[in-house]
Amino acid sequence: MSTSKKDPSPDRYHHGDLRRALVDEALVLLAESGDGGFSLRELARRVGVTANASYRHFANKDALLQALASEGFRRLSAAQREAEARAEGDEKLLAGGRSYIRFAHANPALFRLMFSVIPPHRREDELREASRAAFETLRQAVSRGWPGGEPDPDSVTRAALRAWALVHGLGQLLLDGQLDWLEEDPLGLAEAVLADTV
Amino acid sequence: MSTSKKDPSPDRYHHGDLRRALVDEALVLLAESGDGGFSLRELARRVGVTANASYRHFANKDALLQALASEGFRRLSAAQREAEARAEGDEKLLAGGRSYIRFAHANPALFRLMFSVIPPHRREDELREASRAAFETLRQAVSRGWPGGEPDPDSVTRAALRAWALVHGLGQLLLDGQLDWLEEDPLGLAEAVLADTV
DNA sequence: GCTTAATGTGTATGCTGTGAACATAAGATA
DNA sequence: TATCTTATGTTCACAGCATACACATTAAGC
Repeated sequence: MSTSKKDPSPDRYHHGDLRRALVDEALVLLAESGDGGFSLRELARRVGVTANASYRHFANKDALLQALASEGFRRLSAAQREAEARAEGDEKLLAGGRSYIRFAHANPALFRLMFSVIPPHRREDELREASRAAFETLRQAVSRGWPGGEPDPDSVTRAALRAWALVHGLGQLLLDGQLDWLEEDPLGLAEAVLADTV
Repeated sequence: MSTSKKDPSPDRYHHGDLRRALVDEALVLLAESGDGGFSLRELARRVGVTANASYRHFANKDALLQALASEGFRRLSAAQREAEARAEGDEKLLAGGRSYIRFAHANPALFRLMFSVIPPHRREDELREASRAAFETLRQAVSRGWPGGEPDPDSVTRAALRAWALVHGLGQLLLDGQLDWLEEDPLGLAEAVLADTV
């Protein structure tokens, strides 16, 4: 029973589910050390495994980062959908935008990894799909809030882009600490600017 | 005459103006290799000097990066002021925003260095002053375009922040390649969204 | 011309990502 | 149950990185 896959004893040669353990711990390490101080060796040390063990599960460091970024996009989309579901009518889009900014604020290194570290042209399938789905979430939110009549797809895309640029800019300024010297509560400031605009 | 400071012969022990040479070449190297592939050793190799020589002019890699970021903020401010000077009346603010986006597009690694690599709380004096001056440039542009009457300083700051978030978001999405799959001309798209909004 | 400070070099350390050969465990087949 | 195969970790090795320390060379001031 103690050899179940869910409960690996600490001193076995085979880990049990190293891939999952690597991803989980990597998210923690990333949050702690920022995307600069993140190293495969430190990750392996924490998981209690040799530096090269991860190469059985990820082709290289970049592949692991792609897995993390994919997970990030899934969580971001989920947070947006939940926020929109909780809000009423006209407030839905604003609530979605707020959740975007809060996600950036709560997961700075992951956010940077998702958008800046791996350029879209180097995204592999899983990440490509996860990021596409995230944009689709945004587009649908904009589409649902469209004032009267059947929206033209191009107009929706353009409006979604505008909304994205605003929340992305606020999120980026926030996590880069660019709002810290302006007010006591940078997150509140970012949300206030968002509310002003929408 | 050939020993003038402006014209160092190639085989001297003392370089002449290594600090300047390092900064100049670093901007080139940064543009070529992105802020990931940037190394002090490669820089030293290019300048034709030992890896450690740069430590006589910069305490460490970070100090060199701060000098680069400072230069970036000065260039960004200058570009904005020139763009605004060339435009007429109501077009001034839009022109300034456009120049911001173009700067990001033309100098992706430098832009990232300026805003994301060195968080504000770790900025040293030169960089702190350069970035402060850059925001002031933006604030003044917004203030000048204020519709009628004496503007309230807080309102100006808030509006400047909104404008900043928009152009910063567009610039960031642009240089991260997030707009590449939407249209043929990402820069044009970013500028169009900006023009729609302002 | 000698002293002193500024500036570049040489050598070394410990970190990183990653390739290649090997060891061990788990599962299938017989 | 005994053997073969495949998946998964380990060991050893290497090159590149930032950077500390001791040293060499040059320029500047007296």
